[in-house]
Amino acid sequence: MNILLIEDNLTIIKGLKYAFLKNNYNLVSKTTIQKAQEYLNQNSQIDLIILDITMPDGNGLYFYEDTIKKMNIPTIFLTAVASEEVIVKSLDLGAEDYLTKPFSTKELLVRVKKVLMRHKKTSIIKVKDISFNMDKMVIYKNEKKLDFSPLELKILQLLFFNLNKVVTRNVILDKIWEVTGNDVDDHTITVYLKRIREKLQSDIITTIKGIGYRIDEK
Amino acid sequence: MNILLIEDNLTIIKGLKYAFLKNNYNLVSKTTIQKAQEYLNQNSQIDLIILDITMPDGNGLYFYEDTIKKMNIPTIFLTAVASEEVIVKSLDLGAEDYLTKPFSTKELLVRVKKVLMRHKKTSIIKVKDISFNMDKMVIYKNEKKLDFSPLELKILQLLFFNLNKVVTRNVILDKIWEVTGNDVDDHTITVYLKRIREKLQSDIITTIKGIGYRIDEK
DNA sequence: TTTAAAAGTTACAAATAAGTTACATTATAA
DNA sequence: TTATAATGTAACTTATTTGTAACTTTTAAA
Repeated sequence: MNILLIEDNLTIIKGLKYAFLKNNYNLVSKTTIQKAQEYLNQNSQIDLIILDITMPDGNGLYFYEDTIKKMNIPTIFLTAVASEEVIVKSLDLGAEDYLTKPFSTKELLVRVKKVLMRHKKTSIIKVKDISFNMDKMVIYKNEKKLDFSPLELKILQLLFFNLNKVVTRNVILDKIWEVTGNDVDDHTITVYLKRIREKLQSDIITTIKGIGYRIDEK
Repeated sequence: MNILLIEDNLTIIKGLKYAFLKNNYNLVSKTTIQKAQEYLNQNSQIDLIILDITMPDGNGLYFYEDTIKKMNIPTIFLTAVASEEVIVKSLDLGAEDYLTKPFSTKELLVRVKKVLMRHKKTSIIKVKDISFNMDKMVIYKNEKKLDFSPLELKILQLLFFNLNKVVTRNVILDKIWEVTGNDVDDHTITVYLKRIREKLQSDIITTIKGIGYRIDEK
């Protein structure tokens, strides 16, 4: 389980690193919102965020609202801000839990465990700056929605479902055009890939000549 | 929504009764574990319990473990007991949340709402200016009731139950027209969506071309 | 290095899905 | 009964999507 701790207090970071390590969590900490933002852009598999509100370069609540919420990552607020208004607002916005400092590490751990249990399945696949929300059937580039045509989306879905695996041109022909009933030229795939890549503006799709295409994690 | 408050402090009872009533919850309070036990035996439809630990005739935590947990009713502990050990134990046992006294009523309310939502027991879903009361099966636009035909309502219900998720045209066909027994043209869905949108006068329904429709929160 | 095949581009006409409107049929209520 | 609403279909409109052809570039093997 990968947990991202966004927090600037070094004592807390040190304590939590130790406690989470002992509980077999992989805890990564970032001391500014900007660093957290960069980390989120590069890493797809983050299962939970522990977030402080008072950060040196901004307000964690706004960061949650603008970025984290859209990425759909469960978040526990851990902060000295104890105002009823902020607590209610955070929880209402979508925070999974809200703990005020000073806090008990054991309590945080058990609350983390509960949140992770509630969210055991994730429907979002992230590769580089592109994320694919399977529930919504929407693809985002840095939180910005991209538009695809039905068949483009189906091809992308196929590639995302087979992450790190080659999807052969034949499989694409079968799975996509078997449904439409159309008997389609092999070149059509090439054209679709061109269109998809153009819209993605991101080279996440690798061509394997003579075989097919593949999307790699990281 | 039926909530059972197990608590002996009359000031708290009075305050919560008022606050919960204002939020359209039906709050029943019992001042002893024995009375709570009797009430639970007689009433089936209890959606959530708010539980104090220090009760005149026993320990709420034991009561939770022995009775409530077995009945599978979501429970929020609300108690003066602030020991780390008890908090962790309660949450570990299965408590949905744990608040220590003194507490903020608004925070309790928002946590109650979250618990009910997790357990799909929330009866009112609000999206933009449209709210859907599942108990009453009524849809409001800014407190004003909108009228829908039976099938229109079923489609809307399907979309609201799958908030943030695409409902495919096939699923709509299956779930709506499988029941009526009618074998219906795919275009019929389109027409229904047009009618629903016209009545809503609010663009909460997103079309995902080639796939289906979706309602997003916020 | 040459070459042939595969994949990438570009542009365009045909096809289609969804939106829209109107209407006929079937229930339901007064 | 009549009147009212609900349902399903058909015909039409629209913008988008789709598939192909012709051409260019890249790749890998000879």
